[in-house]
Amino acid sequence: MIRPPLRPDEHDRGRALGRALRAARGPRSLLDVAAEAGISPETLRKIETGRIATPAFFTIMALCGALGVAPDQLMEVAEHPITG
Amino acid sequence: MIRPPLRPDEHDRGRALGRALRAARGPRSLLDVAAEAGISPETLRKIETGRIATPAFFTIMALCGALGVAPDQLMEVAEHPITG
DNA sequence: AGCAGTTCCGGTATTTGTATACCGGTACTA
DNA sequence: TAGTACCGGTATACAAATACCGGAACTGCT
Repeated sequence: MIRPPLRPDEHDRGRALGRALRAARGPRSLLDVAAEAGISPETLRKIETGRIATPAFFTIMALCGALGVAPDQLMEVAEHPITG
Repeated sequence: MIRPPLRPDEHDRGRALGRALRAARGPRSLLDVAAEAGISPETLRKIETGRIATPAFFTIMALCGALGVAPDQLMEVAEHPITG
């Protein structure tokens, strides 16, 4: 097996990342944020719900720009999830 | 086409990202940095050479930690490549 | 109550790409 | 000659990004 599947903790990390992005979006529309970040709404929704556990670097950086969040903040939340 | 192939500018951006990471590594060994970041040497070499144009967010963040580079710096270099 | 609009969600399907490993080759160094 | 380090090519399981569908929940209007 060349590439092992994602471990449970990696899935947890992805869900924590998604929750942080969802919280940062606040009352704004998902459609609006996705358009500003230059990604599809479907992709943003999958990231927020944790169905994409290891998204691309430039995708998250674009969302950071659209949401006004620092990538280091996302890392802290993802590495230290308050809620499992 | 459900997912369109990467555009030429996205490949350029990936190569610029790779050059920035390669410059940040300096005289250190590729093996050493890859081990510290928790990724395989093959993957790091592919990222540095630009063969992986859109690497994963957590992969680059781990490299930022191992190299002492801020992700925003990488974005600036990637978005404004001095050398094409 | 009924209808339309918006927003979000889960499931499914598809193409492209990541992350990994192995091999041979090249260049430099002792 | 031997050792280290980088590179390109090939191969492969797994995942990203996109799109479409049906449905749920909430809102506003008639």
